[in-house]
Amino acid sequence: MTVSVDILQQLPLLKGLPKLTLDELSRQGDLRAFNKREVVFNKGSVPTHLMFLYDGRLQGIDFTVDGKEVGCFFAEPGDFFGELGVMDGQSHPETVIALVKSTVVAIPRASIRPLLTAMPAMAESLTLKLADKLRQASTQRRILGLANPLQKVCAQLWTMQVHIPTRADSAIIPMMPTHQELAIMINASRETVTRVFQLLQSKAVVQRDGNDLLLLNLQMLKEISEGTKEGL
Amino acid sequence: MTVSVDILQQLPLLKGLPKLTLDELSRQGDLRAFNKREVVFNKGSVPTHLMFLYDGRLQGIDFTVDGKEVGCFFAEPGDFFGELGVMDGQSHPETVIALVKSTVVAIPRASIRPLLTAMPAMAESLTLKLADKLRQASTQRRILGLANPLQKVCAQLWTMQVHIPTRADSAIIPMMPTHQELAIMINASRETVTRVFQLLQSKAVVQRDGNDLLLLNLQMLKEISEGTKEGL
DNA sequence: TCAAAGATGTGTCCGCCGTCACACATTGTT
DNA sequence: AACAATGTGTGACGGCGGACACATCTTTGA
Repeated sequence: MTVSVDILQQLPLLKGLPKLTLDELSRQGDLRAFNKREVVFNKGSVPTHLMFLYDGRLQGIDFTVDGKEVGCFFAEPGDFFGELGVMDGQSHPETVIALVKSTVVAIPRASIRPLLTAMPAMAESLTLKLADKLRQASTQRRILGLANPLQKVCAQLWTMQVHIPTRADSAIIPMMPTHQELAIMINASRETVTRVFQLLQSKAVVQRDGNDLLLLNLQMLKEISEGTKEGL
Repeated sequence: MTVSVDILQQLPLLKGLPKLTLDELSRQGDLRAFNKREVVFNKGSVPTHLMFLYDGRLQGIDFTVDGKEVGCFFAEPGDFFGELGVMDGQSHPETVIALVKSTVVAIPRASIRPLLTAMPAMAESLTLKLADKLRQASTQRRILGLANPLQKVCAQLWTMQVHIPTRADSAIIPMMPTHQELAIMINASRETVTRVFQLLQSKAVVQRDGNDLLLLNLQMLKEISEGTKEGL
């Protein structure tokens, strides 16, 4: 039922808080472990905690009534969610699922609220994060609007890249999601994603490396996602 | 170069501000008129003002590099935009266009920032609005993920309805956007939207009324958007 | 009042991608 | 080692919606 202060300090949103506050949060928060494919949070209910992903990878999914699922976001360590419920007490619009074994830090709404009024810096920080989430939503929407799956996949990969210091024109995507999970994000079928990957691999744009995906040619990846580079 | 205090008081975000502050904002803000199809704000640049729609209707559009446009939101009177730039000084992700003759209240970033720190209530209010925008983004994303255009159109209409006190099962959409504008929002072609409307009118689900659209059968509208009601 | 621009209606055609079906590869589990 | 469970690769087919091409109908503006 407690989280170590050490862990709390690794979360960007809480980083700047004074030691005393962190001690307090450390007692009120808890650490939760989720297995692959386990539901972290269910769409529709009101979050009682602000939740931070500490380790692993999560996916936000919006299920429609007729069973279809639309991907919303991938969460990386340090990202948080449940903030909508904490802010306005309304329900959370999407279900969150663990893509891999993940650990989540949960801090009760009641512990967060007072901080926001007492510490303007934290309120500001939260607002900045919300602005960032709005930008991400905007990006994701643009991807959904792209014409063909090839563009969609490339645009999605582009948003997930992690830079490698050593090489300028390549990057990596750690803990690469499965084709199915990617397909949900870009609103395409699993088979289509597979076919796109076959193409990208044959052109040496990407390359699998165990659980990671190597992006060998960022330049081309970008051009494809933008609709330039028509020659496949 | 000034806006009447009266107008400022009609904007939800500024409603609660003290008279003195409003007087100040009244002097620093300005009122801008836009004609149909005129660009209110260009994607990519950093907004210098927080902008409120006072009258008319705006559409946020995200242009992709290859010329395609994806709709992001419709703005109603009272809505604001440019908040991302005001918050974090980064560029705005979408272009905003006036769908009809519109008037916009623009208040310089420099006048807004101090208010946010000085008046916690306003900061809180802004954060709530951001949370609301995140919800809207989530809704829009779900619409884009729907299977067929019929569902998409119905879901989109559902989000735009304005309730009529007198009748329970009907509603209205004032200043109905054109088929083309709707098509951009749901990522479909203009012709497809036209065909869907023909169908909906023949089933007496909707009906044109000058610039407005009457939603005659909310129940069915909802069922169609959810994928139930398969019998067309 | 008349023309021009804009919005809507409708038919035809073609290509893309979703669906289904199944093979194969890679795990981890007893 | 045998097996399930899960992820990936690939062909065939059919339908839906985008593109194009016009025909109205409506609004706007000189």
